[in-house]
Amino acid sequence: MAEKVTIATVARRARVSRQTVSNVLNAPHIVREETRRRVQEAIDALGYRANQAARQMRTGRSRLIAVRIEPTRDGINGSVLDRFLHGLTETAETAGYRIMLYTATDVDREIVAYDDLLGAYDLDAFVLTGTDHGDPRTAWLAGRGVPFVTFGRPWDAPDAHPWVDVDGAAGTAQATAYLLAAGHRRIAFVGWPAGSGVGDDRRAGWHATLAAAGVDPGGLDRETVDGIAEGGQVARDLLGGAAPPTALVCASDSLALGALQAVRAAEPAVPVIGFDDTPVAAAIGLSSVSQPLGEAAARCVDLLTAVLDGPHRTPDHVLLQPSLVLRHTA
Amino acid sequence: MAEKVTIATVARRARVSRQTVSNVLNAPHIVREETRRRVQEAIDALGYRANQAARQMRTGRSRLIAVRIEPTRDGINGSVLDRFLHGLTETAETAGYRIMLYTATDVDREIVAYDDLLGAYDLDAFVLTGTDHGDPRTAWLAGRGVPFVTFGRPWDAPDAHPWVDVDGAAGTAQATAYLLAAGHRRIAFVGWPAGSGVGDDRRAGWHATLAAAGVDPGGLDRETVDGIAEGGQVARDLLGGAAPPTALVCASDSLALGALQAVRAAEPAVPVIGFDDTPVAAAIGLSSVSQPLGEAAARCVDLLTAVLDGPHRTPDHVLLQPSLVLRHTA
DNA sequence: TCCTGGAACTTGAACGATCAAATCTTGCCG
DNA sequence: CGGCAAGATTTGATCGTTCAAGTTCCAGGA
Repeated sequence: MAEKVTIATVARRARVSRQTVSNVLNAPHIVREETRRRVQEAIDALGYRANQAARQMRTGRSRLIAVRIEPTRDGINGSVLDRFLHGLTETAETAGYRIMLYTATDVDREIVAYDDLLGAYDLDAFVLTGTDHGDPRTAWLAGRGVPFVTFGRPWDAPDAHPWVDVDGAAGTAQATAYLLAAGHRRIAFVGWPAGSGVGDDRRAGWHATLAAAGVDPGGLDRETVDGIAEGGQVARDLLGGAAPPTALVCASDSLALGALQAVRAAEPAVPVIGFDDTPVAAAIGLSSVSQPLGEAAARCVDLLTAVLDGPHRTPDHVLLQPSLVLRHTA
Repeated sequence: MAEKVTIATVARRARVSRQTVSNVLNAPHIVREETRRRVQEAIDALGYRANQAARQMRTGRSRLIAVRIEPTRDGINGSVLDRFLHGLTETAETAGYRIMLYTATDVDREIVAYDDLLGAYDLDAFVLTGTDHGDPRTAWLAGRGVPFVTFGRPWDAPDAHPWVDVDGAAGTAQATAYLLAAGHRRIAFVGWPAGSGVGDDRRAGWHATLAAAGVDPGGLDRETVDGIAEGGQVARDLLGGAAPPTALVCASDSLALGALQAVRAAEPAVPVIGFDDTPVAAAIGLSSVSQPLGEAAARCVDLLTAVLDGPHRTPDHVLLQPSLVLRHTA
């Protein structure tokens, strides 16, 4: 078993003091070039790696970022988190941070979890996903001065804290515009009940695009909770109405999948476009609006490191554009 | 901002020494009951939480478990990791451990990552997923004496290290038995090329069940790399053959999905059963063999804590039974 | 009475890094 | 050639915990 190699081991070998080795690592510019090289050689030769625990004890910084991993709800939309997490881990690594996971079943327990994590591990920051109106978590974190970024806009106050989000309205707008260009005029929207930030945003893109084209969306806007069965129900209802739509834009792949089953028999074909570009969409050939999750994750890390490594900045934010992935269904 | 509350703060308040507080936390049995209660009250009142970094520096143990998060390959099978990760995080939390993520693009880089993680964070253990024949990672870890569990059997040496796995053969056996009971005799297997442990195992369950029922599997065993298109190709080939199968058992949901599209027009209907019970299967009503991922994750943590907290044990292992989830396609 | 032994608790040292302040070098100017 | 500031390096203290080696107290036996 190899001896434990500490900063003192390196110092002895390079014939300098501990502090100089520390400086080579943390403030290379104050070390003379020749010394720096000598120390670096010793570090490489010994395979030295700074012990995070010791560093953390002195600096109070852990280089750890916490992310909540949610139970796979629907199954379909769960995979979004999966890709986001991978992106986060990858970008964080290159920035010298690591991702730690935690779970929480509800918001209150999540705040308890923050307390635990901060107390025990001195976490540097949190990444929150899926924020909604009046989220108590952001208030708690902000109140404690804990750095965090949300993936998802703070729907109440745009500048409350750093965030990264994907422009959902632009996504549904793209989908709607595509259908308009294909000659459709009666384009329905199968969305979630009004009140959720994300859902309202996606609806707005559809609505605004129709309005801009001078098309009347009257009677083609539907609300239902997320789910395959629900999507099918709403689609059947629309198609059986007095003036049925000739195309459908949906707020999620779950809804789109249900809708797809409902329109299958329709003639001429009724195009359906989903949202999130989940594996299910890819598998069955459903056209869908794709979120740049890897990019979003990278931006989250960027914003955090800016706050952590740099001086205090004003809250910054990033709004990314989604892209329409066309497959068989549109 | 609240003052930092350390073990010394608690000690002062409870009028005992630091060490006694430490003992209350780590070895309660050597502390007098009345003292223990007094200290516990101080801990609760102050909201004290042991600083992991300091503890780790002294004990060399971090209470951190590392798991690799893979890039979402196929998209379909990726969601398996998602559910497994959630289970791991949850069980680990209750056992007082946390999950840390890392990425690696190939095996060599993964071993470099081990080195980094062990050097910098003193990781207590690793959970590896998807091991295969002659996996160099397990050899490296075992050689260093680093505790680890694999989710997936070591196909070469059954007792090389602790592992948890799901009995794939039992899964395909269940699927095959179900189809036999439904009256089918020509049941084909759409599997992966021979050589992979997991793939061979799943094939074996199908083969053994047919053999036990005195049914000849001749000409109904197919091999192809994983993928939707590949599954469709193989299914079309089978159905167009001289003595076409009346039912299909597949090694994955990806293959099953492709097969499903190929058999759609067939009359009478050809049942298709997939493997992994991914969200895609649930979404489109594909019958599939479901792995108890939460249970598997919990067992992984169990095995690790047994190694970490207890004395050295002989490598232990757990083989879990999957279950057949019947939907529309069978 | 004195000693022994064990239970209950306390004290100093150490883990490995960084901070802050002290010390040694060097170069430059008057 | 002295003085002095800036640059380079070293030294001692410290973060919060646990280990190892004390100390105190008290019961029980000879």
